[in-house]
Amino acid sequence: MINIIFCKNPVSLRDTFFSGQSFRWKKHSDNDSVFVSVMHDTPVVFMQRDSGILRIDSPRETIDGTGVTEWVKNYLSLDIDNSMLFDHDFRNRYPEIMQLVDDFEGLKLLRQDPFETAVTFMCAQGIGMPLIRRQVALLCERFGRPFIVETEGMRHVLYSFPSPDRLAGVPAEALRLCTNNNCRRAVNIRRMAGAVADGKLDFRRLAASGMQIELIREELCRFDGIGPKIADCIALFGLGRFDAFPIDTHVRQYLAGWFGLHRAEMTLTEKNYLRLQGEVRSILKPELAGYAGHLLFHCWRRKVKGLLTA
DNA sequence: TGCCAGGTGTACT
DNA sequence: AGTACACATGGC
Repeated sequence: MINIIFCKNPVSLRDTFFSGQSFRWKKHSDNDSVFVSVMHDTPVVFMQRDSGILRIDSPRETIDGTGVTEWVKNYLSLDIDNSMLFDHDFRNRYPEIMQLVDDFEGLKLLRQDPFETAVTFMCAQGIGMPLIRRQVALLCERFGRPFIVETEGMRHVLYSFPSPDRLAGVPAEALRLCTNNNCRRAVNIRRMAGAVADGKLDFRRLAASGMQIELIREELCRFDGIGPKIADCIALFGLGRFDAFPIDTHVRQYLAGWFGLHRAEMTLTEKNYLRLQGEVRSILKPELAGYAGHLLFHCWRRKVKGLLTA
């Protein structure tokens, strides 16, 4: 089953997946334009003909109950045009930043699965991207379902992301082998997964339109291992809340370095974190602050820090 | 060697 | 309300 999508605006799979969105896609051989994964128990191959044409190869006609084409459009947030992220004011005030950001016209922020997003960012506390990527890969290999993905004469063995009830049933001692040997993290993930499996944590309800971002954060932060930053990451990447603005160590750096926000250099207590978000809302469009922030995040890492490891 | 990496919870003043 | 520290390990 092959679908061709003509994109109105440029899309760069390489930049998008490099930026850590998602941790679940693998490069096909050394080809930068072909990526493979298993999404919602469906093997999927992305091929990029050019920045405006995507070919999607999937053995099934639907992913997650929706048509493949519709799913991809939503997943890649093709409804968001990167040129609308920064207003006239911002462009005038920070022309040198815009010059850097314009190179990432095709970088997309993915609308990912909320449970997968939650687990992934619970694995992302104070450690580097390679270690996060390894944890996610181990979780999938040990507790996901295997799939063979064949494309262009190559075979990949890929794994689905484990379901909530599967992870909830894994003893913490076994789970910690996948969570960087961190026992507390394993326990926290297990508990959160159990709540999702029991319906006590309902991501669909949190994703409903009209939910206040403060309420989403409050519900997520009830779980050990989820603080304001991770809650905002779940909202941004997993619930499609592009107004959510997670502040991590990289974001702090560019808020200080590019925008001169002194508060970004202070210790981030919860109060300080919220205040800093308030200051950001006066610089970036509030309804797309998180999306714009993701571009700045990627840009800062790539162009200023020179980081090449995703 | 020492510091930094997509933080959070707890135990102190 | 603010600060210090443990958690764990790899990369540079």
